Amino acid sequence: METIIENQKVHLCSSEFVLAVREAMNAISGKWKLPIIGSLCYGTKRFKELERDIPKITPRMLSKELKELELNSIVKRTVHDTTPVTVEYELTPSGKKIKNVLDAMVKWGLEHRESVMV
Amino acid sequence: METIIENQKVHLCSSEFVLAVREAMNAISGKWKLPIIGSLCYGTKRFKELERDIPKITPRMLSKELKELELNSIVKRTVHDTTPVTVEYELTPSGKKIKNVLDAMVKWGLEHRESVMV
DNA sequence: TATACCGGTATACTAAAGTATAGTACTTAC
DNA sequence: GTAAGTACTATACTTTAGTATACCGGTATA
Repeated sequence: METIIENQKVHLCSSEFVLAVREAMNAISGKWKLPIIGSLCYGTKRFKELERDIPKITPRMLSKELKELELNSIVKRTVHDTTPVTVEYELTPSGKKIKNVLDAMVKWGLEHRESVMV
Repeated sequence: METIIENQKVHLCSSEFVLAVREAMNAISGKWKLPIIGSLCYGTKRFKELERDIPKITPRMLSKELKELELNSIVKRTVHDTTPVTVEYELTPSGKKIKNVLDAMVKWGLEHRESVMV
């Protein structure tokens, strides 16, 4: 993505491009989103299940992060009208596809660590 | 990556896996690393060139982020013994490969935005 | 001589992210 | 009736990220 303006190389990081990357960044940024997504990768989970799954997370952070993920359409929250109510969290289709991004990150991360070791 | 322990599905997000993702996250986290990497994608740049390239960045942040990127082996800093000294920054091979990760993020980001629009 | 460029650093601040600890309103099991 | 589980929220705090502004020693140009 580059062009020549008055003999100068200028790369037009189109805002589309940057916004898309930022979107992906937002989806997984912070200390807890990755563990949450990881935990939901293998099926729906309830609040307490997630809390138990993810060491050291506080209910405050779990609640906050789940809300953000829901707002971002990464996670779907379903309230079941049982007594007592049960609440289930699961990845949306879009949330599941983020695994491709994580795979790319793992691949790079491993290669990078190897290249640094040498 | 999962296994069965006493009838319970447990996903062993191996620390290798998590560390690799974190490594990639670190490389591009924060407000300025992405613009810096983007600017260096098309060749070596000097400090002031980067400063001009990246709107609103302060020299303090540029200096700090470049140091982090260098420590992380994403960016290589070369001091040329000229008068006055010139300092050049460029992506390492590993730094260049991070484009694959960004591509995956762009792809997901665009798909995600589309799926949310609908 | 003064003005500006180069590659930064110093100091002081604000804002955002995360933690610690406690508590709420409800339900079920003993 | 009391203890424990569910799905959270409230308050107050610390830590980290980022900003604003000024400055440094050196060099080059007018």
